[in-house]
Amino acid sequence: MLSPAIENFLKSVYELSQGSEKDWVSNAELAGMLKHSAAAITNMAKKLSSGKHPLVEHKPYSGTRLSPGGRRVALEVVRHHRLIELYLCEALGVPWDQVHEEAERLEHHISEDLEARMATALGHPEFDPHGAPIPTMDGQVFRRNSRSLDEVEPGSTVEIVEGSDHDPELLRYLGEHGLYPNTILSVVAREQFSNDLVVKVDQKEMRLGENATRYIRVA
Amino acid sequence: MLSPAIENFLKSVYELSQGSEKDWVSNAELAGMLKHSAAAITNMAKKLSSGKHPLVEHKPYSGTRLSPGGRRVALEVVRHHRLIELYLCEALGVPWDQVHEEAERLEHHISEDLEARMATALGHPEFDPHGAPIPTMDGQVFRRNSRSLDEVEPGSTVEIVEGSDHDPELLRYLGEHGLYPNTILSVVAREQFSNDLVVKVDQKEMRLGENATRYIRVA
DNA sequence: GAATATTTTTAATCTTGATTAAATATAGGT
DNA sequence: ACCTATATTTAATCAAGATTAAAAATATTC
Repeated sequence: MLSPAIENFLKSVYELSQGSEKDWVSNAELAGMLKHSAAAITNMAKKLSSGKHPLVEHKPYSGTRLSPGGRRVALEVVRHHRLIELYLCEALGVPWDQVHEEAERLEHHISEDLEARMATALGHPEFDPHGAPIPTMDGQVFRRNSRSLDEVEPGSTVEIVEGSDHDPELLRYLGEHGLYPNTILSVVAREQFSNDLVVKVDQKEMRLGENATRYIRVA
Repeated sequence: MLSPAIENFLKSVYELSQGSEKDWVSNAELAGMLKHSAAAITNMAKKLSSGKHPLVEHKPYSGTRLSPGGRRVALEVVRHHRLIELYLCEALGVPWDQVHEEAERLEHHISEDLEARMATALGHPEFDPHGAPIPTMDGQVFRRNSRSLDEVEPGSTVEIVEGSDHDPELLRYLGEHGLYPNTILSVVAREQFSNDLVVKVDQKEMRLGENATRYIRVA
């Protein structure tokens, strides 16, 4: 069994490489995401890139990327995380701004059997409560193409695909305004100097700051 | 937050002191239950008995017992464990011989909020799938008085109160024979030399070895 | 392209929670 | 009461996963 420290490392490499469409991830990015020192990242990268079945490749001073085996592990952890998030929402009514933190711990401790039972109970869902795709057991990820809401030109009508799950504050705000995945939204105008967006959801107009629009992905 | 190592230590002190009706627990008993060396037990006992709010008392060469604070923590962990066991059985259909192992890991990682939601979903249950009482949030434990099935005299009719959850093998065996908590059972005879018991459950007679009867508690 | 700034790695160290082996205390039997 | 067996503690050590500070490599800027 791999330790939580290792699973988190691999998950971070995966998530950061997703964000930027490049598979090499810098030391600094990993240190930032994992909230560890840069030295800790180097240590872990060296450790995981050596041995019989390396989980990552590590080019010194250049970066880290997942090996096929490391990707498998990362997707398993992400699958756990997102299934747990959805399960907590659906089955136990945990507010969607709290499920991330809970899943962050539990993802390392559920068995494959329990994972399978949750997936069955939920009807083998494809997306978590924030709209992120749940990887399948054989490692497929159905990613919908989307762009950030802050780059949408006024006049367009779009559908919310996904909201970042890392900031509970933001999630509470989105929830209060009905900004869930699959919600239809039209961009009315962009404010002159602030980058704020005026949007219309379900007949109601509201103004969203850049801190919100940057973390909402739409299609 | 207390580490899993500490939580497990306190839980073991609690469980061993329950078993023997004495609150002092020996080093060897703890080493056996936690599957650690005796030295590891001494270290942990010393660590937890020092500091501002000690969780245990430790009398060198004599034993360890819980402080009121340590008892609170132990009961919290036991509550988590038993609620999780029941939740997995009831809500997700995990076989009762597998829930212990799963709960053993998850008990250290659920929030108080999630604990409360599980308790609500289950209707604030009093007993886990093996018949063990689930401590209340304020630390009360409803213990039913019971004795081991292997000390019951032939001719008696008794009710199963609890089965040990530590051996999946035994639990599977009990499940196959319908020997669940609350089941009524009559002891027909005791075999001459083996200590095996002939019992009748739901019209069917069966013979139970000492390895089973010793771990079944009845009233 | 040299000087400086930034990033990464190395080296030494820390903490937690374990181990084994040796020393010491307690308990039992005659 | 003494000798022995058993249990416990001490001491030294280990491994994992972190840290800080210094050294080294890479990037940036003029």
